[in-house]
Amino acid sequence: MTDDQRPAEPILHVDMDAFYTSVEARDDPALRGIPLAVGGSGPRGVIMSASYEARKYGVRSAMPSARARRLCPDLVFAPPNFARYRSESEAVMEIFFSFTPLVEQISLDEAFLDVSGGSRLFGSPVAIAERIRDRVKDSRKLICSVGVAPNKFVAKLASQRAKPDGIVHVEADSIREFLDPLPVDALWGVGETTAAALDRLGVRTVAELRALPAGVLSRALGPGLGGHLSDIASGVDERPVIVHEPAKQVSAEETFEADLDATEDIHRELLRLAERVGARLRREGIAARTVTIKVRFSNFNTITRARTLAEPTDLGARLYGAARDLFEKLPLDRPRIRLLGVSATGLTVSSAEQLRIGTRPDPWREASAAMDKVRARFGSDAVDLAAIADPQPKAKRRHP
DNA sequence: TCTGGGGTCCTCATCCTT
DNA sequence: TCTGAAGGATGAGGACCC
Repeated sequence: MTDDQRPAEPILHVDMDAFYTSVEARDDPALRGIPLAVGGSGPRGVIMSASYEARKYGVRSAMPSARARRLCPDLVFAPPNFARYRSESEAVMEIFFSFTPLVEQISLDEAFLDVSGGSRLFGSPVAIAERIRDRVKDSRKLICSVGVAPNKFVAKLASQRAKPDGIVHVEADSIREFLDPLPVDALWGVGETTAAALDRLGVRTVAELRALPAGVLSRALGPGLGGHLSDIASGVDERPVIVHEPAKQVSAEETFEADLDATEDIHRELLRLAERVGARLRREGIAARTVTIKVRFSNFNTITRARTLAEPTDLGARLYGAARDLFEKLPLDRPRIRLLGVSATGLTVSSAEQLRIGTRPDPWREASAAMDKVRARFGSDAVDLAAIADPQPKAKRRHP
């Protein structure tokens, strides 16, 4: 295809509407047409997804569940089922791939598509968007909204405008008209802190942001964010659709229903988290060089500590060893811990810890391989290290 | 209001090497 | 041999996203 045949607005952003709650409602008729939330219903739970019936009461994702319940006393909670959302997500992505090979998945429920090569086969980008929505509705019984635009950033904003159950097409010559009235916090990268900083400069809309001299913006927000906002306020976004980016971090964390204070409980949770991370590294065929622990105390203060290992590892036991060392070096006096996390970065293709010639087999590797086999056959809960088994739980965990 | 879990990216400080 | 500058690696923390 030559450049002049390339459509002016070839980028689609497809966003599933209320994805988690829609999957739950599709699979259980009793959950249809009611205020429904997916998330933790306990005292420390938050809403991950709210049905449109729940949103009428002001219930939003990321809202504490206790507050959601006050806003909507009839709110029904469904516990999250990520395995199901993942498999549903794979099925939806397969539909996207049937229209173009250029699909960049950015979360379970949304993706960018570059359909510049599909015009001859499937029609204009808007026609492709309509066909995708029909296919998702017919074959998955789910609703999605689509933004069609010249670039990713505008397509993303367009899909937000299209919700629920619609398409918004922003043509290349009407980008400014579309962007100018939007509040700055509608932009990707502008959260509460940045919006407050912009507000201090008297900037509340995208039009006002674009009118601000680039130097003022860079001084206020730093050259990175300042430059980024200058570009996108003018509708400029040169980022291509990238099909697959390898993961840069694998982590697991958990907020406890009751704070942890006993050392043996803390060690056991660190081991559990390290095993979860290790199992995922092995599944992906990668190993990590740096282990980071995250500790959130009862007052919500959060710290992280990291250590780089001599050799990359994908073994939970090795990750745990580093995590436990890092924890024990913290100057703590009877801490009360609300959350623990273990994360692995510095990821490489797993080969560094393969058996070296002349060395004896690593017993942890053999044990891990055996557990992986059992889990692959009987499910992720089928086997665990004895040290993780909790005979008399002192602090109840949020998720079974 | 009272804050989950899994991520990415950025900034700043410090240490080490060249 | 000593010193200072520059730059990379690492660590900590924060903002942001879904």
